[in-house]
Amino acid sequence: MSKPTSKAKPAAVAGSRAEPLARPDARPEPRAGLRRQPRPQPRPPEPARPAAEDLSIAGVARQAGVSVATVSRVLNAHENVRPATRDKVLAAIDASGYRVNELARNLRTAESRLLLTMVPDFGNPFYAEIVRGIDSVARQHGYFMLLCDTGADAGRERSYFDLLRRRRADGAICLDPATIQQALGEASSALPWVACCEFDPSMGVPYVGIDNYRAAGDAVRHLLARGHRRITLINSDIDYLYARQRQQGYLDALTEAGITPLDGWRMNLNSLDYEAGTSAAAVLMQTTHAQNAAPTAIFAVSDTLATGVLHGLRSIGKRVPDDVAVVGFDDISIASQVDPPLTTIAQPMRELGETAARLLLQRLANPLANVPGVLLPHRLVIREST
Amino acid sequence: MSKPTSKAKPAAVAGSRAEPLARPDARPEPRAGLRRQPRPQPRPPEPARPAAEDLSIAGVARQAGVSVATVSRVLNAHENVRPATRDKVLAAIDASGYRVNELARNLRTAESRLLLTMVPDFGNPFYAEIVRGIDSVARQHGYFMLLCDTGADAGRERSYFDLLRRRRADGAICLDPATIQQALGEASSALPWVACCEFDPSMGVPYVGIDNYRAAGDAVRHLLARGHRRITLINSDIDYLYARQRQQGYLDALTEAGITPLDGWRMNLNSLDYEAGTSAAAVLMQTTHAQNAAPTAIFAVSDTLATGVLHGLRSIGKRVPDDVAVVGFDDISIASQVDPPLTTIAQPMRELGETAARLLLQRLANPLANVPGVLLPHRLVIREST
DNA sequence: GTGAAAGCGCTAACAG
DNA sequence: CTGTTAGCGCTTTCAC
Repeated sequence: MSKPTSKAKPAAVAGSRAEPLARPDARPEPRAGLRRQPRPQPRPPEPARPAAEDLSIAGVARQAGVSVATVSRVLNAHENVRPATRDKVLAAIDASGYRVNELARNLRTAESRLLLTMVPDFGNPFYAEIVRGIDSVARQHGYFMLLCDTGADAGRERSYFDLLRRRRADGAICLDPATIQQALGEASSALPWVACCEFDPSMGVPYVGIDNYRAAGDAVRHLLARGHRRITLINSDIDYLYARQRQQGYLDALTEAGITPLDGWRMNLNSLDYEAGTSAAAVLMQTTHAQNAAPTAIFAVSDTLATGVLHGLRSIGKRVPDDVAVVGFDDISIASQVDPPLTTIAQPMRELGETAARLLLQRLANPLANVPGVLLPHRLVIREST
Repeated sequence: MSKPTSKAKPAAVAGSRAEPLARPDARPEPRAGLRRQPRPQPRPPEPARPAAEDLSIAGVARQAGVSVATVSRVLNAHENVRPATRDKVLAAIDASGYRVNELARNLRTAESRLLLTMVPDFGNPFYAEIVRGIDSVARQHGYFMLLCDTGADAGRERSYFDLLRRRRADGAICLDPATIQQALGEASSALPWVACCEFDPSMGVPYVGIDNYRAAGDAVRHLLARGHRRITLINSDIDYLYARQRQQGYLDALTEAGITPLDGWRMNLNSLDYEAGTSAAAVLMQTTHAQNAAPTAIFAVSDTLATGVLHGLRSIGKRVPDDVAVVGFDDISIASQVDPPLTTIAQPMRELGETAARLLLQRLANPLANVPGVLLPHRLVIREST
């Protein structure tokens, strides 16, 4: 390998400045045996039957007794090929087990046919379902998905984003926090990408999401209707647009009901893990609520959190919904399985992903088209936790 | 677009025979504006300052007053470049915002630096965690991950697998059922791929997994030790190697304890979803167990199933562990959150993925090296469901 | 230490 | 309808 010092700069150039993510080792040894000698070989006396493996379009052409152009035409289903010729070519392909080298094809056509998907955490079932939606639409259109877990880290995100500039991906879908996207957006709003779930409408980037403000309001109003007055909010990191919007929806719904939301009713977590919910619940309930009594309802901005809350409540002996009501968000599949089944705001996860992919594809097809922002409907699902 | 009929055959050739997966539309319109005129242009009078965007190595070379070879050397951290020259090049790169075109690089070096990961269902948290392990190792080595959800479908699997032959991926990690792998293995044991979790030791393909037979035995013996005699098994589709191995482990453990396992104690499900577990539990408990009483313990081969079982039991008024004990498998994060927290067999998911990636990388580096099969340790985690 | 030039395998003018 | 040929942008001999 090369000396570490000598590669520091070039690595940065390649897009990973201050980021050991991409190609940390300058160029790991190329696979041997796949390389050919590049020198002035005046075409070696061709063997009667080529190696079958690692065959090129030229080999097929030779075997079929046609030109490479014709083989290419057959490969790409161009019309202007006489059936007889086509069959000859097809036969040669079948016989040789030839497969098109997409590396070459991609260079020639200047597209990778890869869609980059950046998620903050694909361990979270919420994202998993969205990713599925993306994948299905992408595949339907002949694209594959490059999935990257950014851990909601701006550095990693930036580094992955650079894959677009390096032409490794034709477009990107970003599910990372809006704050992170903004840093990116300024530098590269010209690049073909779309935002999913998290977005800044003013950024000029196509996006799809839901109306988080109204959704949170709906959740709170449901609790209000059930007679709750001391409603707490377990929120995620405020970096997320949805966190800010849901917080506002929560606050406004309370205020409109004539309730003055106390600061102590809100918590911000930097994780959506079950455990985070568990400990948050404990904290929330154990806090001596000064002159106020403990909350009678908890609104958590994610079902994973809410599931953790259920667990936490249980372990300190609180019954749901009798002692405390709980509302979640997302309606991931576990929501209906926990005890008690969770009342939650359902997001159309699959559609969110599908729409994001579609917007991106649209943008790729027509880079100049104006970019819609689309909001999909949410839905309050009432189960037994309230 | 071209006529559908004329592309049927070629599409098959490209690797998707009878499979509408890859490139369904023959060749969607290439992105306009990225192509250049290929004709006899005797080099157009070069502009003082190139378009900044869409710049090639030649442009950088010109701006820096060096040859493309030198730029390439700098890009790849080769030693033989005088510092002064290097700086000139770096400056030109910085100024132009140049990014290497990896499409070209990949063709030249004959590698895609992509690792294909095929999972039966990435909505399952178990796979999600493994995928994470793969991703992290891959990235550490300068590879990215192409994630494909096969839905445990042989056709899709085959079609994805063909990406290797088309050079879109350098290697693959397969988590699909062993039966599916076998169909594949015969045709392509020469291709660089490894098996994870599911494998056939006799196939000559590197693999990583756990000792499912012993693990299942451990689970059953734990139940036995708690005094249970009527222990049922909720298993997945028997296509899966692990399903067969765990079943055998279950049967043998019972037999060794002097118990004759009844056929009615076993169920095979074709889904690992929570709901599948829920309904299985109901069926299992409601079945009039002829001369026998209902089971006192349930061993489910996945935590998702077990979680569903808990839910199902609850809904028919059975208490866990008092009426029925439940053991799961995997130890995904939800396992400790449900009520009661699940006793389960922990699999080292992250390590499973990391090891798979490492084996693959190893195989890529040295295609001839002998291929180890590695079994990682499992662990019985006792919680409150037993 | 640097440059010239030959391709990697494919697609798409263009010419017949 | 088919063939010839010029690149896509890069890496890598080989020569200086």
